Amino acid sequence: MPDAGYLTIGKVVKRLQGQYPDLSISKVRYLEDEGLLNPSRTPSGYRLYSQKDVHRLETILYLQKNRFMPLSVIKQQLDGGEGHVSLVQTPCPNVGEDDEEVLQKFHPIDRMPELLGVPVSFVRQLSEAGVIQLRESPHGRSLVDGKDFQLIRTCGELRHFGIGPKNLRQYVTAANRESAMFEQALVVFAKKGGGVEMERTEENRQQFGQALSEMLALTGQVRDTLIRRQISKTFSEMEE
DNA sequence: ATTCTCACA
DNA sequence: TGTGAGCA
Repeated sequence: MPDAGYLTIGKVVKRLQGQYPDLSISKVRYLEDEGLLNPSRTPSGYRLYSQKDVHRLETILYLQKNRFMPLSVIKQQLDGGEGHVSLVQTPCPNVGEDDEEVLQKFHPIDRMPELLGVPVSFVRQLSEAGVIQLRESPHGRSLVDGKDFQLIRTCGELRHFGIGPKNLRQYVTAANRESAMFEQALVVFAKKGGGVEMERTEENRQQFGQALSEMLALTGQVRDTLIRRQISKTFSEMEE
């Protein structure tokens, strides 16, 4: 019997067959032959998969299924940047079609695996990182806001690239700083448009929304450019 | 009961 | 990739 934290190949397959129905034991072994996986072994030769191994396998399956990546490419990406497999520019396939019903309600955290395809522990970590806020039910159960579903799914995608809740924390603090900046900018914007007093008309509201959208797009471009510049610099340094 | 390797389609 | 034989 394997030690705590390690799973045999059968357990691993059963655990992941929820998300990847066509996963088989032979396929997992095949992936190992191709050099994408290297679990430890018991003295008798049985494969033992650590949490890391399982997560790596999840990433491979995700890349293959949702991203249609050939195994050869996945291998290169995974080996190249131990941890961050970024530099993939395909946008997320929108797996998120929640109806109003789901969106307006709060849902028990235990149902996140079936609802969003992410582990409960992951949702808790997002909460600890400040990305989302959990609510307590009268019975002491943790509830998740339906409005956060899309955000959680997005964070779940990021997880496959080695970007987890810890890394996301910086986006929370960044969002706080930036929202303060935008609010200030909107005040200035309001004074320029409608005199000292700002009326809360519907028209005003739309202008605010539009101004905010523009600011988000523009600052986003700045951010994109700066990041790409830094990355290309890093890469050119590597080739020397 | 399960997994292992290896040969093979 | 997947299957089946024969083992441990």
